[in-house]
Amino acid sequence: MNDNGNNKGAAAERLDIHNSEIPEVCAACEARHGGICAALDPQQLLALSKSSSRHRITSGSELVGDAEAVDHYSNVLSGVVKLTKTLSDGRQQIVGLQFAPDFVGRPFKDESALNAEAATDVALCSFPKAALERMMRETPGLEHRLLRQTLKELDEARDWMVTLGRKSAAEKVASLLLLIARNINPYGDPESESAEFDLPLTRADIADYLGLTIETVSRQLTKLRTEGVIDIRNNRHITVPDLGRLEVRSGA
Amino acid sequence: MNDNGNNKGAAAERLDIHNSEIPEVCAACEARHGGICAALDPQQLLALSKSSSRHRITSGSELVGDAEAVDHYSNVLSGVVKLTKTLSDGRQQIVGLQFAPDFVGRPFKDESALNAEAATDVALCSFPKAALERMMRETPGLEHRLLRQTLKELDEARDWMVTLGRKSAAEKVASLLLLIARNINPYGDPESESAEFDLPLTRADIADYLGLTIETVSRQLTKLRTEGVIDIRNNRHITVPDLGRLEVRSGA
DNA sequence: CGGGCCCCTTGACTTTGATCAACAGGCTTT
DNA sequence: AAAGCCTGTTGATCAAAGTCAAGGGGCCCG
Repeated sequence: MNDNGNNKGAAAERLDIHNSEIPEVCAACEARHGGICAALDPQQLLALSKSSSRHRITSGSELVGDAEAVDHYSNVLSGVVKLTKTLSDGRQQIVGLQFAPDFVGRPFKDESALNAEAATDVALCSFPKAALERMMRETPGLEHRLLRQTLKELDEARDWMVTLGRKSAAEKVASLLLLIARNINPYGDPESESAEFDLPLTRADIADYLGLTIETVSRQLTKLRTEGVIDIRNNRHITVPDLGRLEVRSGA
Repeated sequence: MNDNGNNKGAAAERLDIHNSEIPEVCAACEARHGGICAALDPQQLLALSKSSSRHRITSGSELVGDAEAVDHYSNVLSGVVKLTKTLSDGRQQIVGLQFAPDFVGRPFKDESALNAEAATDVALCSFPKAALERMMRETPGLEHRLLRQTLKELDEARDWMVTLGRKSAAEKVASLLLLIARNINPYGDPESESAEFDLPLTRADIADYLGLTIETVSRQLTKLRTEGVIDIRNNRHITVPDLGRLEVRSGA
């Protein structure tokens, strides 16, 4: 996360926070300064906001189907989106989780190579593929933003490859809890010793993200609970009194 | 690989193949039209080539160390570079293979989060980080190229996550052979039914890429050989008479 | 209220791949 | 040529995770 070269730009971009030309929908937007929108000037933001639409999607519904034509991109405003791939015989793997204010969509490709599905209830800000791509041609800064987000996702994917390829089931489960603790509350204190959150994933989702079965996930969660590393309430609500202890379990 | 929006640009870029202003070293370069160089005009190519240097690196030597300051980027001209990550207790995972004319380096970060090592003897064209980043600010097309390459790598990483998380040892080995068959000979006929190549990886490397042990890799290769799906000579030279049959074994 | 779903947990048993160990072939070094 | 090393193969055994099966608790809906 030591992503340099960003600081100079960030200061300049943030100046326009008081600029009255900013579209009303964007002014209050959580993703305004985090997603790709931060690269746009007020005028462009206005243009994009005109063709954008906000909507809420309920848990389990599909944003983009595999091998489906993609005609729009979205920013995640709240909730969690899971990106999945499925083998022909039905085996499934989650290949990424998108938290606010991440971007969902694969530029320069007409059809998706994966499935994007709401893991929780999700709020989105969507805009047509064509509008964004036109703006990308006009605004190098936008492509720059997208490159940074893509590089970040690539770093995350590669980190996860280590988890999938080389960690034990116990370490995988601990790694996932740590990942969620660090991402689910975007404005939480990253230095905090403890964490508390609702799991955005079912046991089946967790299994699909970790390359395990639901039974193994369940057993490992139970083990972490009985050993006092985490507390679980109502199957979904997790308390981590000591993130350091969880990190040790994650095998990092 | 249905990567649209590229065709129009590619035709224009290729016009300058007869342009005499192209630096001599670039004119004969294999990566000239495949790597990021394709986005540069002759003048920029000349500027970059002045600070670039070509060298050969022997198998096993390190290009970039983990947590090491990165001061240059490279294009792979020939050979295979493996990108690895290592857990604190020594467990290792290969998170990517770079074939010619891929790019090695992580823009916008001062230090590498992974280790880049020559899997075979490798020829590189390297240039200072600063030179490329300056050029990126001046040339949006360069950032565009880099975005495409990064998106491609992200797609590949996610495909591999499915292999690591959900495939059996037998399917993993078949998947790797298929991957190499498709990448090692960049100008080979992608539609060909058969393939023949030297494995660029040792059994230990293969194990690290697949999240297996060398014994399991060896057993699965033996099984593929006894079943006639592949032929192996001198441990390294592989013949695949029917790629379709191998693909079936890969679980795709 | 009762029935039927989900979602999750737990237990008993099986399978896959890891571990431990021995050895063969090719190379270099002496 | 012998010794040593590296890479890879093969066999025997073991452990981790998968599979199969049963059941509990919450929730919706008739």
